[in-house]
Amino acid sequence: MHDTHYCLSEVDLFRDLSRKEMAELGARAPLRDVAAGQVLYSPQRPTETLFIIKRGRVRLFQIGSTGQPVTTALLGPGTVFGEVPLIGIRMGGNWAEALEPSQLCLMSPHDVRELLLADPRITRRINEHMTAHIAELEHRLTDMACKTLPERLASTLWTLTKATPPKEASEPVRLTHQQLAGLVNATRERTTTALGDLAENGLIRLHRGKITVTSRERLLIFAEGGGRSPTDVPYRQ
Amino acid sequence: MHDTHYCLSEVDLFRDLSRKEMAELGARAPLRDVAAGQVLYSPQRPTETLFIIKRGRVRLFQIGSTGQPVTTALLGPGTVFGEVPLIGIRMGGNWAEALEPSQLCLMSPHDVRELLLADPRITRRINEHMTAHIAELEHRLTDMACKTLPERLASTLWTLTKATPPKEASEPVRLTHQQLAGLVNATRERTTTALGDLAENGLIRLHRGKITVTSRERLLIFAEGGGRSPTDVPYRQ
DNA sequence: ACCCTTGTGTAACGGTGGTTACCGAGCAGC
DNA sequence: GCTGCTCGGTAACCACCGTTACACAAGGGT
Repeated sequence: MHDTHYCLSEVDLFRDLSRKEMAELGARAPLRDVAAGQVLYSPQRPTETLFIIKRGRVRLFQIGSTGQPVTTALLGPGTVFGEVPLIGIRMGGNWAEALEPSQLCLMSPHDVRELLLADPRITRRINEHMTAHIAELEHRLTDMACKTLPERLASTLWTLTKATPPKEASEPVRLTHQQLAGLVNATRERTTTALGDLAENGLIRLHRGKITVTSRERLLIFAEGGGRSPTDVPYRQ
Repeated sequence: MHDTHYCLSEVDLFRDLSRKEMAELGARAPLRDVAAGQVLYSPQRPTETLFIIKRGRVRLFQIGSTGQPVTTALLGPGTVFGEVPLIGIRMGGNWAEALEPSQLCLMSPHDVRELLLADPRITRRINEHMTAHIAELEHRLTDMACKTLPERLASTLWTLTKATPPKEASEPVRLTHQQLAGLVNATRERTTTALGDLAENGLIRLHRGKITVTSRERLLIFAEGGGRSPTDVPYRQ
């Protein structure tokens, strides 16, 4: 049952469509496999394509003025991204890179225009999509501004395990320290030591190339400032 | 000519409306003056209101898990914000605070539903609005991640003077170091010394309670990493 | 079994920025 | 004028994190 139809049916954006409409859409959208680390979109060679993630994880990032990449979003199955200004979905200078071997649906701007633009059900979903994106960005921003690296790491690991509900409880996260460092905007070295700390406290276990989360709850508690001086400053007095 | 009608006509969101439609809208939206520092919205006591900035500047911020406020957006005249889930405009846990004495239009959720929701011209503008917001957040994020404090300061001062085109070239920025520190997520002390550096280089001039920008171009150059070691790392090699 | 690449662990050094603690300078009200 | 407040300036101290530089371990390919 791994056809494009199935791909689309998992996507929030198309939730309101009937089976027939979805099939029509699916017929036009080729499925593509990509390897881990592959760059899917770059501002250097912008393509007006809508990407729909069927399997795997994609990282959006920007290149700061110093040349340093900064992660702006972490996308999982069922989400869409791409440069299609017509429907308000924009990359805005971001790069896109597959974190794992992934599978995506591609949709041409012509089909987008034809099939999506006029449909109010879709535009409504696009709105929700953007709202969620804004919330995530704000979360990332506050994390960057006032969490320590171990806390950001815990937070990221938590979200990385969150959106994999299907099989057993906790599939290990298949990322190298280098890649994780990119996600939390830190160096590989500090990431390694911070992961070591988390492992010492029994929150995770480390293997080569993958990380097993042993306690998601404690991870979350730690991410929210679980071990800290009780300096609660409510805001202005 | 300072009636509500004029207020609405400056707002991007309503750009497509006819004069008559705008008048109808204006009749329902009371105008309100607020003092500098006043909190307009807090997640503690959420109100379903749409705010439209006529004059002044508003800062959106969140309270991190440490109790520390983090600026997520800086809004000027003509922009809208508020908690109106129906049209996809959400505060998402943000607080809103007036930076200067400001003037805003308020609109009730009922009127929003009645007058805005069904209009495709408006929903399209809302989309654009959100897209711009996302772009700004990503910009803030990369700034936070890979710019030094003086650079962030220069960047912020630049945007603060950008959107005041009307009168003479450069109206001074009327903010205390404390407030600026909030905008760039730093302490008052470091902000003071960083401002001192900028002043020494002749980019700005300092007075009590206000800052005059003498060279916007040099400010921008500095903000983009104007003085730095030429370590251009293009990304991966 | 060998090498060689890739991923991981660790430590010293320096820079940036938060913390704390004062002090002086402008300004308002009396 | 004096008093008291807010705003601005400065410095010592320390935590966090990036940089550099190695050492080693785990696999993969031959």
